[in-house]
Amino acid sequence: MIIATWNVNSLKVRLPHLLDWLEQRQPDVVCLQETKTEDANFPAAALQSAGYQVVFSGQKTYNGVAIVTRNAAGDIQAGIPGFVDEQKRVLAATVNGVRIVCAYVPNGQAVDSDKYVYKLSWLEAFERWLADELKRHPDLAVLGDYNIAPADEDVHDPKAWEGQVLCSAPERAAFGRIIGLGLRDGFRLFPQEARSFSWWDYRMNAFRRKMGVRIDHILLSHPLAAICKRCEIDIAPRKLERPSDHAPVMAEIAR
DNA sequence: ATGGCTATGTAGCATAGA
Repeated sequence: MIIATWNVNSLKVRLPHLLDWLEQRQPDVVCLQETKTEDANFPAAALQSAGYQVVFSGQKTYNGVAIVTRNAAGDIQAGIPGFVDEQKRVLAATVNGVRIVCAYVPNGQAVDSDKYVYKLSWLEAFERWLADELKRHPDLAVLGDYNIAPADEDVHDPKAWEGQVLCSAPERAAFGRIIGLGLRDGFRLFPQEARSFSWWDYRMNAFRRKMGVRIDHILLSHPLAAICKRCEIDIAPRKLERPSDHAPVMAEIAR
């Protein structure tokens, strides 16, 4: 099965791109972030016509997550249990016996902001919950926009980004603790090209100049990592007219 | 050093993204 994650930066605007991409790539599971769509307006019919089922947890203007699946999704959980949060950032479901977590980690804005404090506390709650999920579901995949570049090789200009939000030591430590629960970074299971990124600023021709960061990830529990066949970032949609600033990341697991 | 784009809500900009 092919699983994927894509921060679409408005599902309303990106729906044509998503539908084309589903047809071309034929993924079995796609986790979406930044749908920016209230549940009442979710484009369920269009996705169902394309042969997919949908679960979603959205809100107006900001955030919003969804899981798009070929087969039925069960045991659906929205939000982190026990963590009160107005912002719709987490959705989990079980598909083909694989536990799928779709996450939109807070951006944090800047290391001296209240949003950064929120980001770190959010990550703490997320980690606690994932530890629990991992106990319940040995076959666990945690996909999403982590808003963390795990290492300097994931940043086009590590010097310029040093200590900045997405790269700061506390964020990387939080990412490391999540990995330490028993997960692998799917992308790094395989040799990859240098300067592989999943997000590029809309400004300054950043995409063309390969000025990006790798912040969208597919983390796999060890049993899933052992049967992962490939993991790649598909930069094709980033080249389209009116693209999302994020590219989709996809992994194939032998299931 | 600064601003550079895009999307949303809502009607001329403010907020947020990363």
